[in-house]
Amino acid sequence: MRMHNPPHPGEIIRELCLEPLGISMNEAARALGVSRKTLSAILNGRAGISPQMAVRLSIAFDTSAESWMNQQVQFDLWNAERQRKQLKVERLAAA
Amino acid sequence: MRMHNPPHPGEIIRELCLEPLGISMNEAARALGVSRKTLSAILNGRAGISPQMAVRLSIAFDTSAESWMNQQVQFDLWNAERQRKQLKVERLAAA
DNA sequence: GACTTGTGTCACGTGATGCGTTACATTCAT
DNA sequence: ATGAATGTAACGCATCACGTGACACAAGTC
Repeated sequence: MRMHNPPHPGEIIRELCLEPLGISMNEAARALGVSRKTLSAILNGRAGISPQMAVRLSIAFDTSAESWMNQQVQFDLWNAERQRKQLKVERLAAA
Repeated sequence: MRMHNPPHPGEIIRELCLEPLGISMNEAARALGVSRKTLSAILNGRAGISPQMAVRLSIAFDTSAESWMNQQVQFDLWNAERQRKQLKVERLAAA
């Protein structure tokens, strides 16, 4: 399941929140209460959604903070899973 | 919803994974491939579950990495939500 | 041409976090 | 008393979220 690279949440913000409302990155950054650089890093996938940012997004876009965090988790886990075979972990519970 | 402080995931590891199987922290740390200190910090709530740790847990205990991450998200969000009123965020989408 | 706006990116700093090792303490069982 | 299990502290390293200030490049407007 989930074979494809999930998009980083920044893409979703841009495509589902900013573009439909015709809001510029600068406007959004000001409204969210973060610097333009911080939002730019998120939108371009160079930073993730922190819990605090999830709350900010939930206020600004009247959504749930959980949904933003879940998207970030999907992204993070997809990357972490790729190292699964490199991790030296022993089973403790029988399958 | 979710009025009560959610437990940090370390408690769940201890109560649902280590104690039922009678596994010591040292054994578990060795099996997980991390230092005793790292696992201690998690079990005592002084560190969170990283994506990599979620994958380690999923291997050792034959569970899903997602479930561990979700518990961590619940815990992180509960703390972040408490700052909601301190954040200066403007609405961009009408309610 | 000059001026503004939007965007990407650079450097640098701060504080938090995940992980490691080493070391010291306590508790408990043999 | 010896050793195992655990909690915790110091120190280091790398990464990350966030900030400021600055530079560059588009596109539009006066």
